[in-house]
Amino acid sequence: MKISTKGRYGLKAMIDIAVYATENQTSLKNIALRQDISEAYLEQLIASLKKAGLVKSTRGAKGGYVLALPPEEIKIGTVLRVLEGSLSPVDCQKNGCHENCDCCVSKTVWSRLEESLNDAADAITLQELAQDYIKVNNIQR
Amino acid sequence: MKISTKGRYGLKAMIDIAVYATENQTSLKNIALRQDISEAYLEQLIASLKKAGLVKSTRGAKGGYVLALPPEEIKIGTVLRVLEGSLSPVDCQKNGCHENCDCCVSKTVWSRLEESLNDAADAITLQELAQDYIKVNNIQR
DNA sequence: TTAATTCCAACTAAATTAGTTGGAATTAAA
DNA sequence: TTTAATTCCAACTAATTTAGTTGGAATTAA
Repeated sequence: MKISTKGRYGLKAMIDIAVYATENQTSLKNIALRQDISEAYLEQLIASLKKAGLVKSTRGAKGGYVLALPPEEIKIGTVLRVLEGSLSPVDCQKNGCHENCDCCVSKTVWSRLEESLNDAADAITLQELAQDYIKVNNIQR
Repeated sequence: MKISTKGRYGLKAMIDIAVYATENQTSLKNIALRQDISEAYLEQLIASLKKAGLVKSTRGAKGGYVLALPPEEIKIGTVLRVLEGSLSPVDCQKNGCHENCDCCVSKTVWSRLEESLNDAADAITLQELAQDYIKVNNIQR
């Protein structure tokens, strides 16, 4: 029941973009350096975030990434669902799913857990985390 | 962010024991058969449940398992924490943990997620799931 | 034209999860 | 007192997923 590096690194990257790409876009390279993440790996994660419409890119020299929305409109739940696939604690889309499959009697458990995770994550915005980051790391703007 | 087979199978086994080990204990073999789980694998999971004091065993012929507590006193959160290690979405016990590690600025996210998971899972008892199981599977007693 | 960048697909390595094997110890019942 | 059914234990292997790498094409500012 762990968030993988996709979720962890991807969220860090979103915070980084929120903090550093205010005037200008910021490059993958710089995000990776500041956040201490493998550049090539992070590239994959940012690709998902882009596909999901959370960040925008410009290509070529001086290119980079910016948030596609104001940070107060980006819920952490949205970010994590994009990166992790979903926050559902089980996959049960079998069409032959009957009453004794893993998910069925315990379905009430999994759906309540998922709902509570979604609610908790959707109650936090990127704005809040970016502000914490600025404070904690004493960033001048 | 998935519950593994440990959590899924282990919870099924707990429900099975709650349902079938009322008068007599029920054997690993029968639990595994009814729940369609590898017997040898389930053995490992039940060992954790036993170690955690959730089930009791008797050895030898006609031996088997029973719940160590009444099912209304067993929270699903307890069962899942035993089987999955914890419901925390991250491991961050590094002692050199500083402000830019994966967990720190996002710490508020992970701790809120963990809390909401624990609360949701602790609000459900084994009793409830066992009753659902009996109903859904039309079990005569 | 060059250097810096995003974008893309396929590959490899590492770690975790899932499951197996073999056998010792215990106990009820024939 | 033997046998069969069972729990208990430790180590091994297989499968899957996660994490990360590689190589290069396309784009663009300077």
